[in-house]
Amino acid sequence: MNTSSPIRVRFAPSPTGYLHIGGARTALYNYLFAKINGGSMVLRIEDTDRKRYVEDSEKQLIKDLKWLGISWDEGPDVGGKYSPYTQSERTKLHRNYAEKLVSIDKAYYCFCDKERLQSIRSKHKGYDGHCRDIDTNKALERVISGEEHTIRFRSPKQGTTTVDDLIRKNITVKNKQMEDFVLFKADGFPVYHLAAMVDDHLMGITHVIRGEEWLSSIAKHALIIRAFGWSEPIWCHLSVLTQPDGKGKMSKRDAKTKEPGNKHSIFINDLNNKGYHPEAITNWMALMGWSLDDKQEDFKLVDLEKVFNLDRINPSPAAVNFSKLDYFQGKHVRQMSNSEVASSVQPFLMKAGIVPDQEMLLSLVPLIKNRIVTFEDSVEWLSFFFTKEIQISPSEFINKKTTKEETLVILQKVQLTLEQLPTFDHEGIESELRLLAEKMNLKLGQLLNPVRLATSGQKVSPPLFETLEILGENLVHSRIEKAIKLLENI
RNA sequence: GCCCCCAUCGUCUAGGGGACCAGGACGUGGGCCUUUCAAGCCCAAGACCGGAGUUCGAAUCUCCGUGGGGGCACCA
Repeated sequence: MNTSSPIRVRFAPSPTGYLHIGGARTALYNYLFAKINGGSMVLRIEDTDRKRYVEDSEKQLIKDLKWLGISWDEGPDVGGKYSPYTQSERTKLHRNYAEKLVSIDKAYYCFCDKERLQSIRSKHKGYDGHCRDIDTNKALERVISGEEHTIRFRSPKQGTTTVDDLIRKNITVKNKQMEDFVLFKADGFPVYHLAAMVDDHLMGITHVIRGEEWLSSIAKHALIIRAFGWSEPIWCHLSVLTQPDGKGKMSKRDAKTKEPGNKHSIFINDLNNKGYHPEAITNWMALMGWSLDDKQEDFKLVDLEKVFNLDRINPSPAAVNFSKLDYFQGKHVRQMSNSEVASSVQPFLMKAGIVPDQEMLLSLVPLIKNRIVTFEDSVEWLSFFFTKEIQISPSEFINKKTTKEETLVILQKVQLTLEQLPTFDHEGIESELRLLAEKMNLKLGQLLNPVRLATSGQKVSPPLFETLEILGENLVHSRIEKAIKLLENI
């Protein structure tokens, strides 16, 4: 390829489903490579398979990529000088190029129907070459007369084809392995192999960074390019992402097995809906198959744009590790400002039917900031602040360490202490309750646990003194009162 | 079955012939801190797939096994 030309890469998904971490990571690497080299990124939609087309997937795909922070310079939504970027709008071009291959004898028309292909499949490894030697003029006549046909590539029957991959060095395939594969389908659409190569060439793509699933057809692609006499792009095949246990390709089925409470999913949109931050996801994805060194693991997208490098991509498959996503997510939340967290958390509270007061929410954020992983987690930490009635089962107050009577005494004394406070703030609450625990000869925890339960309805809550202050004098009093009555009536 | 790719702690990885009785991160176990839960800090356990070469010397290079993965469509 011509190294003096500006770097151009492309992300070319097919709209057959929603964006998952495999595709997103490929898009990310393309994006980063373009960025660091001052090159251009192209988004091309490869929709030549009409059967698997999913209506809203293109729209969703664009939305998901943008949410992640990945942008492109040319694409169906923004246009560009190599327009159109939707492959189905380029079929005429593809047809012309396929016919050009026929005219130089690198391809031929094939009239075999599905039934015949089906019947030879068991006997032959691939296509048996039935139409390979039909006289060109006769074939053309049949095509003109409207006979249904495909166009097949005339693969060399001997020798080898060697292709250079940036991270895997030379890959050599025996040509006799390659059947005369279809370039152009009978339905009037090109096959990926043809369409992608033609478009890559026409769009001036210099580096093809794509998934390992394409590695096995790389020789076909090289052969097509060489048949046209074009220069090859630099190939870079990324390894597949495997299931968390390392067994088998990560698949959509894994996403379906997710239980209701499971926040993990391979789909970007799900991760968004569950309250993950895009920066945590890009950091996580970048490290699946790439690393800078043995020192730095925390990367914002802008950092990656400065240090990403194709040479440091690891060719071996990577298992998806969701606990590391959670780690990056938690870390990211802690780095955010309180107001940023507040506004990130807000939509999830709203979804749970909570309309928080802004000032109150802002004061709650520091209490949960290092306790939540996803933004959605905030709901279970905070809902008791906003619901009027909390449900408590009296049995929860009694445990091995504390009897019903002891609990009652604690609650009553705490109630009394709080009533006498000059101002209901956490400093005052803390010093008085610490004093009370000392006087009652109790550990702080023993004193506080029943209060926590009575006021939050939960055994686990944000730090209690601050919680009580924000809950407010009235609510605290009434909840403790209610708990006392509950206990008395057992 | 055929073709192709890959191989370091459970997982992601550093490593490019001596700097490696193999370093970091997540996770796990333990401890500290502590009002619960977290966060934070500290400590620990934990890997070069096997066998032949090459070499004074191999996690690193070569070959053969083995294991894992991907692909074999008028899908992408």
